[in-house]
Amino acid sequence: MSTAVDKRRVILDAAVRVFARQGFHTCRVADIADEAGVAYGLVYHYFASKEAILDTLFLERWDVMVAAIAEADASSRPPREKLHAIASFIVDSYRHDPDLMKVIIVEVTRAANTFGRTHLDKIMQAFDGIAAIVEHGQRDGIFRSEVDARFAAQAFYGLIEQVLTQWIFGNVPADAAGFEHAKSELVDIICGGLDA
Amino acid sequence: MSTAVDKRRVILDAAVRVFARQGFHTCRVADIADEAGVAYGLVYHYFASKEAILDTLFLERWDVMVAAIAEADASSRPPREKLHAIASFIVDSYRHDPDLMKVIIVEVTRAANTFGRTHLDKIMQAFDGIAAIVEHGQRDGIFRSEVDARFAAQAFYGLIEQVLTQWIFGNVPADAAGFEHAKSELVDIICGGLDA
Amino acid sequence: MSTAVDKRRVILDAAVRVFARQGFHTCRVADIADEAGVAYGLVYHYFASKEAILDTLFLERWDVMVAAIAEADASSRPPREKLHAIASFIVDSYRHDPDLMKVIIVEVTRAANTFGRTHLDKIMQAFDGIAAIVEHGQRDGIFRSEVDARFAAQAFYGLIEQVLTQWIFGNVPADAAGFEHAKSELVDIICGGLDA
Amino acid sequence: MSTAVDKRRVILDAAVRVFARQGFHTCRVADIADEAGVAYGLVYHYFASKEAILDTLFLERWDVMVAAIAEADASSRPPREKLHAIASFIVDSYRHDPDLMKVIIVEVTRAANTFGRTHLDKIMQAFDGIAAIVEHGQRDGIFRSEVDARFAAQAFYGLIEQVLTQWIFGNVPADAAGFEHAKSELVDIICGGLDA
DNA sequence: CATGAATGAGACTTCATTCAT
DNA sequence: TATGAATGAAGTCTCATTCAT
Repeated sequence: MSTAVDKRRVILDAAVRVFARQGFHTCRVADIADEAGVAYGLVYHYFASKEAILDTLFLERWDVMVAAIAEADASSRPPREKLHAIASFIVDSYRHDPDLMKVIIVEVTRAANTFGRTHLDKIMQAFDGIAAIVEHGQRDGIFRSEVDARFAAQAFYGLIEQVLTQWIFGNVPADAAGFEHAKSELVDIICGGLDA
Repeated sequence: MSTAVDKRRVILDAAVRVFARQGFHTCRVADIADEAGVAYGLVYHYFASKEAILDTLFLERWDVMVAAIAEADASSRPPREKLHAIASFIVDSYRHDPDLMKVIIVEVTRAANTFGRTHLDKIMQAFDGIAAIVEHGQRDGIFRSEVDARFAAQAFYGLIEQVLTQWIFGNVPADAAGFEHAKSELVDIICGGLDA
Repeated sequence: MSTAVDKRRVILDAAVRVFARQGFHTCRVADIADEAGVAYGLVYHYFASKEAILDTLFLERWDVMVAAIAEADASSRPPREKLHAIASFIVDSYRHDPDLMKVIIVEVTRAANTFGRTHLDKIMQAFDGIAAIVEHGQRDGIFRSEVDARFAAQAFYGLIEQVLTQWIFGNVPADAAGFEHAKSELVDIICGGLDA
Repeated sequence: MSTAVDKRRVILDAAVRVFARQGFHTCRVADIADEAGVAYGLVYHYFASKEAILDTLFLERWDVMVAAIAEADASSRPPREKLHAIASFIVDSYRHDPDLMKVIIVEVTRAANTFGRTHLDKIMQAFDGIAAIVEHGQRDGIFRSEVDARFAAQAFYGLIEQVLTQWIFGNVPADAAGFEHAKSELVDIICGGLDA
């Protein structure tokens, strides 16, 4: 029936909120079940473990992002606009669902000892996509050739992640103006540099 | 006696290795005691808790870094060289004791849900110091004024952290040449940008 | 319809295989449903509980055995042949359906803490039947009177069970020759003793 | 200090009582801790798992029994007396500590799906020892040569185990007279057979 | 200072059973 | 009959911390 609730989805969404609020290591599976309003055991009916929930959450979203990066590169726009498209995608992802992005960044992408290592290949796919954009920009003479493309990709991604981290930490107001400002500033710095 | 071993130090050093290898959440206090070659209870004689060990490790090192940033800014060198000095300090810190830097970054700086939040003020001190350098560069007309100094500081730090993360993940060879190359590349990108 | 499958029977047969393979305590009801190729819930449509399945399996077979023992005693054959008939029946039961016999012996007959205690009366019926044969043999002067009939019955049954246990454990090859040999050897030892 | 209680021993002894009373699968580790009067965690300080406790209990006792069998065979007594010595050892073991013997037989020796399989080699050592006695008796012309020695060993052991099982089940009074009677009867049947 | 036994709360996971469809 | 989602109690094992010596 179309009105039937997809309990699996309910659990996933609840997990996002709980992971974001308490952190993966600190929360209990019971918290997720409570937040979702389902019985404890149902969580294990749909997921093999607490980790599997986080994995699912990460993969669902990350694949979309990798696709967005590839799509940006596929267009015929200038490389600066491609990077802007990526920055926009990520910032808008945060704007749309800050909890989910928080979880992905804090618990997976930046967790080098646990999930980050597990999903290293996936994470690298994003870097590869960005590096490709840089390379194409260099090939077309828009970007300087002296810079190592992969290095630049790391720089760009690290920069974005740091900006999101400030929002996550609450150090910087995460409002509409801030979001739009960040998109431009991000690209302006990586492309234009600090030098006058 | 000068030859007496400082057990507190021994425990701290062992903790670095254990945290780096297994991660803070995954390791047990017993692992630290074993690695240090001391009795279980002695860890609690010197430290109030497992967390206190990580706190100590972080603060010991972070204070030195904040001082190094301040020192860099205090010199009369051009801002680009100041940033290079900071990049050098951090990269050399990693070169000298990769385990310690790994622990600080992975378990504290990037752990927005746990220690990162606890030590937010300390972490911000580093950002403030870098922002000051950018501001001074802008004041002197060396850096562009359109860029937000704090934003630029985040960018620079995020960039460095991402580079270190690659070494930590083992994605990029962490050898002498790589270290020196990174220092220059880092500063080149943040100052010169990607644009041709 | 005669071609309709009796799902209850399918479940029972599947349970035999699962219990034999994994053991009653180690297997899950889901394993039985999977093995039977039926829906989870159907198991509970036909049986009140996991235990009820084992009970059913045991009683179905044990009653047949008790009847076989009574029948053996009812004949006018010499007691040694009666015992041989019993040994034959049990050994052939194993030959015909080793999984079922394994389950009955391992999970019921030898499980003094759980099902063995539950079905004690049934189990005793078999002993009583064997004891009756011994008593009749003694009454007819074929068997020595000094021996306690019930004690002898235990001995005979324990002996058979031990032989089956060896096959179950896989210590001894369970082939046609072994089966026939066991039948004779069993009776030879209990009747003839070891003495030269 | 000699008056210090060996908590490990206390736990082991408590486990015997709990396993005997409730059965291995049915009891909880908490029950053992309670029975021992120690904290829950201490059980895991001394033993890796609930299974490890049972393993320890079994091995401690079984090794003594295997040694007793070997010792019996080493003497120059007639084989019938050797078997009597073994029967006496086992029966006296039960008389001395019925709970321990119950646990060993019910939870290990007769548990073909779980611990019995794990300790198969150990269990076989006992059979081997008994088989050796039978062989020596045959070599000396005291026992009939037609009988397979290993088969006879199984028979003898199965017989003893069945007698103990009756005591465990409570079907037969386990008193001093019963113990002594059983020792003789056991040997009388296996050696003399039922035939008049 | 040093040791390591002792404590016990806590969390994950399992799975028999129920129930709505 | 048949399905499989939903429930929740129960139990094992972990491990930070305390404490007696």
